[in-house]
Amino acid sequence: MPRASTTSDAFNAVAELRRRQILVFLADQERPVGDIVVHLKMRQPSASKHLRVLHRVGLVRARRKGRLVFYRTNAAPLRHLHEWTQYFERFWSRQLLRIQDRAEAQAHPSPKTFEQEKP
Amino acid sequence: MPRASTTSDAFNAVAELRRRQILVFLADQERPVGDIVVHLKMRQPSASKHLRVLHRVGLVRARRKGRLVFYRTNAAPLRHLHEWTQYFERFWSRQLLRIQDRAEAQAHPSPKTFEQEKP
DNA sequence: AATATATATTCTCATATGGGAATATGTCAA
DNA sequence: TTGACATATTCCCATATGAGAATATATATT
Repeated sequence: MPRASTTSDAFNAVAELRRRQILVFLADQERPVGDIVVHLKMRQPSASKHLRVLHRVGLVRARRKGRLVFYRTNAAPLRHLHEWTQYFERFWSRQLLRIQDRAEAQAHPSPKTFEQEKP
Repeated sequence: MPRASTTSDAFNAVAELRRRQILVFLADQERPVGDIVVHLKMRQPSASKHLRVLHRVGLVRARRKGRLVFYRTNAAPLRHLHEWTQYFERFWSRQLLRIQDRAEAQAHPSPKTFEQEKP
């Protein structure tokens, strides 16, 4: 079995750097494909293909206006991704604490845990 | 050019459902490969392969204890993913607000704008 | 209609899977 | 050493890219 399709879900769609860049670029306001091509320096067919993938997963909306097709990011599907990673937050927080503690301990080989000024 | 390697970064590694399940399973405590195989009902070689991918990206740590190899999740790399999606939070929040507003408006039709019921 | 501009699609190709089966490697126990 | 158990690796294969080039489609303008 090959890898899951990029259009199977947001996780797969977002695995590609180019698509992540596009989503950021289209987050604030809708833009025609040409703007993406110029701003992200990619070939036009490449942009269209990535947009199609994003569109299939519902990560972008399209609106035709004359010759131009304006795309805009639809962040909703990213919520699942955010919530999934959110679950692990406490773990990396713990790790940060451990690192902090170690730094503290090294800074002041504390007897009781006296606070000392930060450099 | 083919798709980026699954070991190129956390985004790609996490695109696979199986690997996400493994990360969740190994989040709280380290477990030997056998446990993963039983709990997630996957073949042993498959588990080992996924673990290798996760290991290369730094999403899991391994510790050999006799015949067993205990793996545990290292959430740190997921932080980037979390922060990236975090950026879009305000957008889906807005959308939620819009949806809320619409529900509100429908619940108590505003005096100013004459809402008409939907068929 | 003819032309120009903006996008989308198609084709080819090198590459990376992920699963299944078989096999190799590592380690403990007798 | 031999045998058993736990993991890792290798081979084979069907499938899905993503980039580049060429081409098709859509729409506005003249």
